[in-house]
Amino acid sequence: MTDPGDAMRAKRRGSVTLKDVAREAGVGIMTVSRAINSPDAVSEKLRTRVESAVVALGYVPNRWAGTLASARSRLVTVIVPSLSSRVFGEIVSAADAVLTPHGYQIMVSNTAFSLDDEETVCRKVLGWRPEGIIISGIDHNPATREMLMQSGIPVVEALELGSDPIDINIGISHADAGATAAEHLLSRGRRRIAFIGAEMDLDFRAQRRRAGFCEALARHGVTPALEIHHSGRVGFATGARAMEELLASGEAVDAVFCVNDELAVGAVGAAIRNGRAVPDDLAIIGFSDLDVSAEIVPSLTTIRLPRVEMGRLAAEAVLAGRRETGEKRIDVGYELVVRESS
Amino acid sequence: MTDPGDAMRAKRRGSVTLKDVAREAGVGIMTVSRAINSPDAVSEKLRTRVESAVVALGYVPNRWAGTLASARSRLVTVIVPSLSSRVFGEIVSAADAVLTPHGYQIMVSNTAFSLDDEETVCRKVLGWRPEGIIISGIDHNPATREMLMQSGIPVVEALELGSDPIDINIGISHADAGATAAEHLLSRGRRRIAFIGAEMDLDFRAQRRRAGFCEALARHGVTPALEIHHSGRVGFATGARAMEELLASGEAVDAVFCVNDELAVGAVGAAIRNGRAVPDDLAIIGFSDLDVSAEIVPSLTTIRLPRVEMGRLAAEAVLAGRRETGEKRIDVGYELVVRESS
DNA sequence: TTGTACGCGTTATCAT
DNA sequence: ATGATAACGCGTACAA
Repeated sequence: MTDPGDAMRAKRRGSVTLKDVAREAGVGIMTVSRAINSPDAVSEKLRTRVESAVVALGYVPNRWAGTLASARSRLVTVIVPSLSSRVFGEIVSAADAVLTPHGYQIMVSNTAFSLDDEETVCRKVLGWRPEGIIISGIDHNPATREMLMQSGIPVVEALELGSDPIDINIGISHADAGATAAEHLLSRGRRRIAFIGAEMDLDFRAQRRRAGFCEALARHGVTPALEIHHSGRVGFATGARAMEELLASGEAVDAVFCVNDELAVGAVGAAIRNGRAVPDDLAIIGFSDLDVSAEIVPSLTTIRLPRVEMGRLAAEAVLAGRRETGEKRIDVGYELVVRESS
Repeated sequence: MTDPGDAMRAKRRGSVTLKDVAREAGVGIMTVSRAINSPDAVSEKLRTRVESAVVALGYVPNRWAGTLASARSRLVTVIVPSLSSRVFGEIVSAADAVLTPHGYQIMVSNTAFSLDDEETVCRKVLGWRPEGIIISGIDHNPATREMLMQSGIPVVEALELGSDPIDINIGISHADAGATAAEHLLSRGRRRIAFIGAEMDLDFRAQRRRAGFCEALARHGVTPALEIHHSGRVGFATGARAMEELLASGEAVDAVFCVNDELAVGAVGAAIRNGRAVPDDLAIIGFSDLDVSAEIVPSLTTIRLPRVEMGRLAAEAVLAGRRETGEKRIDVGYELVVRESS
């Protein structure tokens, strides 16, 4: 009475298939498929019959089968250094807002700021046959670059502009941003300028901000009065600890460039706590412009990285699709946001 | 000479398949499959032959085909209200740290704090046939609940404890947390206590914190001196605006419960800016304990939500797998963290 | 408008 | 240890 196929399927998975819906509705499986994917191509009557069968059985189309058959995954992967950071969260969120309405699903993977992990992650991710890849930064292992180039899908390197993009490149010059920070502090009449960073060996963009900062100082005949490369993980607390270290050093310092806003916000707190007047005794500037940076007291001078715009543009570039299309390099620019801390 | 299948495949996708590798290595496809998935079951010699063919061709296994054939997706989906918030980012990150080593991939979807979007997202997500679902909160549309119950996979409702979990439930009582906030302020001798919230209509957990807060006050014969339900989106800036509104109201207030830390941090900033002494004039308490909360001046008293632990436990519950196993409800507890702002 | 047959790339099963 | 073959559930192409 029951055919063996049914039994086996039931064993493998409780899942309702197209065939089940077709039988329930008394139609062929293609009618069901069409009623779902292109409703207009099906007669009113059958469509409603199918729809009620779908509801009755609680049918949910199997994307694995669908993708395999159609060779369209409707998947875009985003590779970021960290899942918990708000900076990357905002980029992913902005990309998602663009892609979801087009029926795409985003899959996020993280590299923990490691090039080797990035390579591993890339290889795994390509197994999902995404229709586009958004990846952070321009520094990759040769094997990673190779894989990405061979993949044949749109690849967007985001966050930083490089000279030799794999495909599409959207970002800013971090060296310039560092230089802008230096010039701002100099323009405020500061000359005893320090640098605070953390995890500098892993974060290439931070390295370039620092380099640009140092070079700009040098052009004005200034050398960093002190550099704190803290061993802690990037975060507010580490910024505070780094500032404490700086103050304890006894070095005469009248300004600090913190390589990102997490460190800078922590540093402002620690400076205030230790009786320094910010900016009078000590000017502080960060990088990225977190939401919180504008609300602390004193509010933080920083350099705004247009994260939402980058996420949006990256997603649109993926949608625009094939490699030959449109601009290969988009400089989204950054903006010096002068607030109370400098 | 070339069979038509090859041409068609090439047209569909530049992708290298198992068959290509098999031909290159001069073995059957099953040998390749085994060499990759269970290397020990293949002779040393063939394994190396296969491995070099894989590298030569740049073969990456197609997960869609693999999953379809094996009925194992190795996919866990996490459904959160927002992708950009650090709170949810940390939960996802913690879950990912547990699942990745086990070969699972996480797929994140967001509901924008809408129950209807949640239903849509759930339906879509089930099409991926994940092996587990981690979903935020305990409030769902009836249809969503039904879907999730029928799915047959482990479902973890995280963040809040409810009385009637779908499957596994990990979180805390938000009403209790709100009550704890109220009791803390009362214990500090405050009686003119205000409340600040935003997007309260969407965030059920926030609603319950407020309810618990009000009830606890009532038990002590106290009524909220003022409630600001700001119309802006939850964020630091909105907290600042809400505090400005509170101060402008002229209402005599000596303490404020902000329904989350974003609002609270913004509120502290605005209070200071407007010349209020925190906590002397005005005590402030938040909820969740963001990283930044400890570093602002004055540091924020808050209630710590163990996000990392929740993410980890949720992932482990999914791994533990089938529904009958283990505890159904885990109260991870919260912790009052008293700092300078109260 | 609706249905049939085949193929998508892999894994499971069973022979060898 | 290795290989041939049948699913897996759906979409494409074409026939009816």
